[in-house]
Amino acid sequence: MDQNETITPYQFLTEAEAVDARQSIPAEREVMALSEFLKIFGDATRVRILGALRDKELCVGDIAALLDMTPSAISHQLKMLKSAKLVKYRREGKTLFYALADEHVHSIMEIGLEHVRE
Amino acid sequence: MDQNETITPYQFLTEAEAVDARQSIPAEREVMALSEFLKIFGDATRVRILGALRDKELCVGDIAALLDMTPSAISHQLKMLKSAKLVKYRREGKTLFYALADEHVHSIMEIGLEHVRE
DNA sequence: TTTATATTTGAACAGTTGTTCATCTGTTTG
DNA sequence: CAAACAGATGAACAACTGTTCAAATATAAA
Repeated sequence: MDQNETITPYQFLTEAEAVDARQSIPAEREVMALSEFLKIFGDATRVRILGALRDKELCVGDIAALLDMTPSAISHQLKMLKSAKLVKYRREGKTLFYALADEHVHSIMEIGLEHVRE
Repeated sequence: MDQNETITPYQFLTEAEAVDARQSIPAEREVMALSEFLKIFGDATRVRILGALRDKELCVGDIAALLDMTPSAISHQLKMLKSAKLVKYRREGKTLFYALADEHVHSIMEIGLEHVRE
């Protein structure tokens, strides 16, 4: 039998390297949460909404007018943005004002823009 | 006629504010490129692949073995990762070794993980 | 209370996505 | 050359996504 021959499911990785590679993959719970979170940025309408909210909180109707879409469509998207904690909101009478939730959103948009501009 | 009354499609925004808000939305070309780019991160399999490639280049077969998936499924995903420039590759004989393309990928994964861990 | 306004919600539908399976291309070895 | 292997590709199908439309809430004003 060959000196270094061991049966593994891998073509090039040793078992030790496979252990390392596996450890650099985030835990299953994190993989799911991360992909769900980043998925939110993967839609043109949501990117536009996030862009519009960059400097100023806005109500649903005004976002709809800015993007030339129906309040219903915007509301559906805000629901996703809200549940993924990309935006927060406050009520004033009949009106709900939405704003970016935190700096992570800004950072990801900025890095993403850098990438696509290169 | 009221002093400050002007007909606008907006509920709260003045025309000047609407101009500002519209300017903070990236240009249409960038919105599309950015959402297409970030969409790539929005899938658990692709997040796992990117995780596995964090420290070390890997061939298709070994990625498939690590994730317990078929080489075909991995190849389809690598095609997307490649065309969005998240990974690069080099050939060695029959084997193709894939690696992360640049630091943007790392950054977005890190910021995303920070976000979902909070 | 009735009416109007701002937003949300749920069902429905077309369009998109990820995996499988069979097949094909490219490379090395005999 | 043919056989074997690594990976890519295209069609197909179920599962998912975003928008529309109609209807429901919630708040404010009459």
